[in-house]
Amino acid sequence: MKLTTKGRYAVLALTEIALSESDKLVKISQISEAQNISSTYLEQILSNLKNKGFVESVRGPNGGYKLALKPEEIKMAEIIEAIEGKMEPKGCHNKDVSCTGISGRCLNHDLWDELGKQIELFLGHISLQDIVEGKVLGRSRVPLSALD
Amino acid sequence: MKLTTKGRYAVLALTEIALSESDKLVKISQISEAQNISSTYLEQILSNLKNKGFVESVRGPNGGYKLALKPEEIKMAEIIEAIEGKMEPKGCHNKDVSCTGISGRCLNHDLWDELGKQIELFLGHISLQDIVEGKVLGRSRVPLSALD
DNA sequence: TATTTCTTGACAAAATTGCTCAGGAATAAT
DNA sequence: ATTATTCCTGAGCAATTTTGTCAAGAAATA
Repeated sequence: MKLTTKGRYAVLALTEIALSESDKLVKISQISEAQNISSTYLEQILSNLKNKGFVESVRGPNGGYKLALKPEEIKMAEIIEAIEGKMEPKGCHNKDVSCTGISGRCLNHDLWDELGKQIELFLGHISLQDIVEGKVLGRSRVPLSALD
Repeated sequence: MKLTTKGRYAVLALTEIALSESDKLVKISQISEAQNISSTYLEQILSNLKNKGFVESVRGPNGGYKLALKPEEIKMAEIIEAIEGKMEPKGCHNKDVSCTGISGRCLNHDLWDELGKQIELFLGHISLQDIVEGKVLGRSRVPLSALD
């Protein structure tokens, strides 16, 4: 599993862009100053976000970035995955070899699979619009009970 | 946020111990061979698990480890937290300084807080007993909808 | 033409991970 | 007592990942 500054900066940058008036271009320097993040580092991240289709860019004076999609169409899971890669906690050690201890089969594999799924479900339901409107707190949920 | 091999090995080791007959001691070498994990690395992890009160140990020939608690009393969140520390995705960059971009206040903070809460809720409801019985798959859940 | 802004790729310091290794201490079997 | 077995502890280290910096360039505008 992975969640580094790069992923968080990506969300932060997109939030800044989403908050500006629509179709108004936001410069890297603005985001950099507003959030106190290295502008050269942001360049990499935004370039990546552009290639993945989240933003569009305009060069030259008064250039900058704007969203390529509507804020409600951009889900957190997509951003993180684009920047950090699939967010799946890795399973057991020797999944191909044997995965058999005393246990017979690897019971832990299920745990990390299901955790990965839970994370993706969560982030997949939070949109950039939700972030902008502050509708995030209190949305996490207790898992289903074990079936008997 | 952090979830490394150390945490996964800890769950793996506890699972092996839980699967052995109760009160029968499980040696590091057994776990090491069963799961193909470095035994010296496991020593560190089990020593840590012992200090945190999950297992008891007996030295000398025929020594080994056994659970100090009932499998249903050991939750995944506790194991991971004991080994890796609090599993909270870090918030925004300058939470103490300003945290204010165009946004006025840091809207992203809520996201990582809530994700951390979701992960803890999930892992806090899965017990070692659930793992042993294979009752993990299908328990993840879609988050609550945004309130209007 | 000069300035601004994005674009790209290489590089590097620092931190983290995932171990190994060396030695020691307790226990039990002989 | 001696020896073998097992847990215990801390130091250290190589590889990888993270978190950037830097340099050079391309496009757009004034």
